[in-house]
Amino acid sequence: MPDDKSYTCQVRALHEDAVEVARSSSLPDDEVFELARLFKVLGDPTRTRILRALRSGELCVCDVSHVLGMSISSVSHQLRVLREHNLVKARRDGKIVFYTLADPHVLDLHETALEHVRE
Amino acid sequence: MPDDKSYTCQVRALHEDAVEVARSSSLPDDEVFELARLFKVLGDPTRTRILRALRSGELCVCDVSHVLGMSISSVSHQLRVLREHNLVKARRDGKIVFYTLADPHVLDLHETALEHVRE
DNA sequence: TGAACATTTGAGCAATTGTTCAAGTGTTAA
DNA sequence: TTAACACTTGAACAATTGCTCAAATGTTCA
Repeated sequence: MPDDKSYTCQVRALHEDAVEVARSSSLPDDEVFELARLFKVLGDPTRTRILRALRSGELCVCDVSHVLGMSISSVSHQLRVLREHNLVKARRDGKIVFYTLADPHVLDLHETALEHVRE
Repeated sequence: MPDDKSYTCQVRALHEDAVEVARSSSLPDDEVFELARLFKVLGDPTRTRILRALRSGELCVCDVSHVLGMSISSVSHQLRVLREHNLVKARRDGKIVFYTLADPHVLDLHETALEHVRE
């Protein structure tokens, strides 16, 4: 971020008190990143559909693949992303790996977001 | 999606009834996309910080730039994304453009997500 | 053991993203 | 009209993403 005229406006801050209020009420950096990180994981249609599918109970990878109509491989890749962000849990039973929602509470975000999306 | 062995598991569906339940309770495609689209917009730290900053009231682009410590240009680019997704509104007053939250209700998503992030 | 099968993984690729830089708008006031 | 300034925009770029394909794991059972 260059420190010249192109970077900021000429005044120190156009509305200094508003800036100060905004700055002082801002979230800590790590919380901002965690927040954005969570939303980013939720922000993909395939992962959204996987989470919706798991709402009704545990499914194996093959099941999820059938529900979504997508390849096993891509489903497995996305399940990994969801697992790494602690949104789903895996449990192996023989050859089969079952996935469940790690915390169904996360779907509250879907409900709230759906209200917004539906106007 | 190739229709051979590599694509699906051998059985028609590993757990047919579970698959059927999941499939029948799934969201319409357009809602899935809208949902993911909203989360995607929320899923960037810069945009998260902009929305947080606007919580305390309207700010001009220069103000936001000061609060975030980022260039006017990148802030303007991100404000455009937020505007295009109806998360913020712009109002011009002379040379200055003021931004506000289009619907503060969206920040409910931040609250719920923060609860999850904070364990 | 070895074959079968559910799943994972890694490389490769096109598409998308967020930033910077430079040039362009739109508005005010001299 | 012109200069100054707040902001927007477009091109360029590296970085990230989500998919496919092929190969590798891990598990069961003959």
